[in-house]
Amino acid sequence: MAIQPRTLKGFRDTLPQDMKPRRAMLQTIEGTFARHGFAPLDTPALEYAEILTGKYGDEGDKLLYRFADHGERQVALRYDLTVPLARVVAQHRGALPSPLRRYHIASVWRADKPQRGRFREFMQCDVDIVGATGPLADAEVLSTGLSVLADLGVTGACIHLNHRGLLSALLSHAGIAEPRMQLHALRAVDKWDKVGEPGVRRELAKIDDLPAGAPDRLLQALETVADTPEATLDALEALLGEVTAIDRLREVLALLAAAGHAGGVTIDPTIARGLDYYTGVIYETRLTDAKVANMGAVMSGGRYDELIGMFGKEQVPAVGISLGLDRLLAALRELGLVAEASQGADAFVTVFNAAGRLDAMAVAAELRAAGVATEVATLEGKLGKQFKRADRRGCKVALVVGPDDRDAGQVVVKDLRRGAQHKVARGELAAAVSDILRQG
RNA sequence: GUGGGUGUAGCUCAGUCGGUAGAGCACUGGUUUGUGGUACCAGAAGUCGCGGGUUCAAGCCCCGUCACCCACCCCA
Repeated sequence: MAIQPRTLKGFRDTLPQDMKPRRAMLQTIEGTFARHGFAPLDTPALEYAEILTGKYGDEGDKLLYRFADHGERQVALRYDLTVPLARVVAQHRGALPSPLRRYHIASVWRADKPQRGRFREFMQCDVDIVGATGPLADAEVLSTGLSVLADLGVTGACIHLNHRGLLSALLSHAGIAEPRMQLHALRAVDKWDKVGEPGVRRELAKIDDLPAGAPDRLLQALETVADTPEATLDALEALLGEVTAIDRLREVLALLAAAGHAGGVTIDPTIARGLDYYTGVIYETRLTDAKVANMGAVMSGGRYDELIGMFGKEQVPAVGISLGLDRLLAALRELGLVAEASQGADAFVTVFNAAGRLDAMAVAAELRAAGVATEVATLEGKLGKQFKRADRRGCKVALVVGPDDRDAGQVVVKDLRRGAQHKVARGELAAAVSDILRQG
């Protein structure tokens, strides 16, 4: 009985042709993180379930992959990289610098129902600053995120910036005080970008016992959007009075502008964020192209000053941002912005006949020593077949060492893209091949 | 968890009024054996997701089921 080859729902194989652009993205991201002064950290995929539960809210808890291991321990796959970081900080406080700037690039798992741009296993790229409460840390993290997008060549992206304190002020302004009502109201508000003002109004109408006039006051405030982020904040302040959250947002905007990131950020009071642990600034990044605008956020995060304290006696402030690599890649692919990379080697060494195997291996070794990505024909047979194979997989140069060539101490170097070929002495082989490759 | 859509060759899909299977790409071989891309010829490849029902006859109609996709919810 044959075993049917298949993958779990929401889990995917990444084939070589897809790995190349993915690796390139990862390399860029890691470089940008390092350039912004973040150091790498890694943690286990599996945690004690109690570490993770209760940190993300009810919705999050439902999406945790959890099970009992062989020793009957309750364990869970990490749901994000933030809670594991909080655990690490609480556990290794003495061994870590403060403030801690770490980046973490790793897979996370969520038992979500898969859909477009949503997977059960996906890679997150996080930077966080632990141990600093001020606006500089917020701005550093956001600045790094914006730099990453720029370095990846993502143009149509916008960070929607908000603050939990601003949301609270909005809710009290609207007269919504009871926690359950606040939760529902926030949930309604969060849908703004999808259903618009009428939709949010409809959602608000569903909440029991909402004070009369609350929806109007809330919606009026939410529509306070001016031409510039700064003007939006001014308008909100005029409506709500003095709110420390507004001052904080103003500072962050100024700091980002000083870093050259003035564009790319907007104030959006409808950003709510479902994750429970956020306490200060919060943000989501959306792609502006309509084709992928509904794919959801590609880079989000915020300040979480009370999460680490849940693991110990010490309250440690932190702020971070998380880029969803797989979703971003999927979106860029849909927009046709991912180059279909040729896969594999640049040079292909043919094997003339059984006696020529030794020559092929020797030639390949020379090229590899010179840094040329080289493949030896592992399926022998007619030369024509081998050339065809070399061409199919996008090799740029083919090498032939026939009996005559060997006697003459030469190698045939063929430029597959132009069709030209010539014989070179063995000693000049690497130079000749590099020459062709350099012609692009 | 709720709603919608789709399941036919490795991939993308066509398949009319029900009459038991097709294309393109990919793959293999060939067009006289030291040369690929283009062209031409040939070949291999399908329990039509699975189970049941209606019918002389089902890829097509009906019921069930599973899987995948999309949307809601939530999120990266």
